[in-house]
Amino acid sequence: MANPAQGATSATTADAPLFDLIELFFFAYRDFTADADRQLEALQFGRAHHRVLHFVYRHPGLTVAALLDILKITKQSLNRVMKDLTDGGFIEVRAGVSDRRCRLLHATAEGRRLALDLAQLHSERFERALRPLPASVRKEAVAFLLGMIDAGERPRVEELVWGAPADMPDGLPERDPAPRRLPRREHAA
Amino acid sequence: MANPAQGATSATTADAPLFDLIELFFFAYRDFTADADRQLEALQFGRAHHRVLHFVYRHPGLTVAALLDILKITKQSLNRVMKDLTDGGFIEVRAGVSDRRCRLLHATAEGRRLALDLAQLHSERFERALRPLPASVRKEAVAFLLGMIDAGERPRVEELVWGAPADMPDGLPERDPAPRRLPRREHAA
DNA sequence: TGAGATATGTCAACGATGCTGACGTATTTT
DNA sequence: AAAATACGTCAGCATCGTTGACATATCTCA
Repeated sequence: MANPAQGATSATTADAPLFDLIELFFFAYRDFTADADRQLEALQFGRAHHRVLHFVYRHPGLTVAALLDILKITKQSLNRVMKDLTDGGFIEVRAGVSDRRCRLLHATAEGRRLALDLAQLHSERFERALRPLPASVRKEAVAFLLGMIDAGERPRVEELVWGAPADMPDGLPERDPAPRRLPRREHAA
Repeated sequence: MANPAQGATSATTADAPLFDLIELFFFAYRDFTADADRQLEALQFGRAHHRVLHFVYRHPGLTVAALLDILKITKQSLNRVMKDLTDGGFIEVRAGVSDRRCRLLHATAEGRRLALDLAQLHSERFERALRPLPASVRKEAVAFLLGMIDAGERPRVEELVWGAPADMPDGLPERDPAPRRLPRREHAA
């Protein structure tokens, strides 16, 4: 009886912590992020750069406020990495059309290449994980991960992931996309 | 062609990045860790403290070297948080028996209470995520997460999670062999 | 038109948690 | 006795999060 979780309370296994899931989630996420980290290192970028580039890539024309809301960081934190990304030619900032105060963020061709590269690295890990499992597990993994997200956040995430398709004009004229209806924040947070 | 992953080449969806899994994994892990973060904040502890306490709790008698190997951090990083945990009375350090150079780490009663508390917080999130899904998904989630871990690391993780309670060089069960504190030296901060 | 809200940028400082390098100390092994 | 091992510690650095204060451009509304 080496498990310290037992013995503290009545020894029913009903409330025994799910140590396996807890620990596997930790190790899985660590290895998952390590893939991109290695690639980013060469560019002197960190994980924060990757997150910014990824969501800008996925949602061309994203505003700064919307991006902050996705990442849940402060504008000061964002600006530090955003400067690297714009200086490096990975992200381009355009003035808003209907509201010129807004900066509309776009990944450049180079930015799109990098973002796609990293996304494929991550995808390969998912594919390797899912390959030996029944095909149904892919959908179940999606449902499981979605369930792990705060219930209040779920609708927002669902729209981010499936609702706002990244219709990026890879070779199309670079026009200002119609104003995205991502978070239309009414009151300050 | 709305999907940026499809370039000018074959329009099969075979190599389209798994954006949904990538993003859900990111958001799920963020919310997962936030649970414990809130609780830890009151104690002025961070995520790093939690990780150390957790694995010491799970593997009583763990040595410093073994813990470093689990967490894959340096001893300097570890020591910073370890000091907080020992000073706070959450972790106890005993001298090795067969090899007195080794420090055997143990969670104190208070440390065990905290570790268990946090593990249950995390478990509740897993349970909420799994409750609406078929019971089989729990096993599939384990398989999926295990598959996400570097193949080379997998045996090690499996043993950590399900295997021997601790790889104690001294090979002793977790009896309390009289809290032999180490010969402390010089200054006590 | 002018006041105020809003979107963003920026400077400065701090905190948590990784890292490397160098060195000290206790203990075991050879 | 020398070398290897396990661990601790000091000093400094990097990333990336935070708060607070303030500047600037632009939009909205009375």
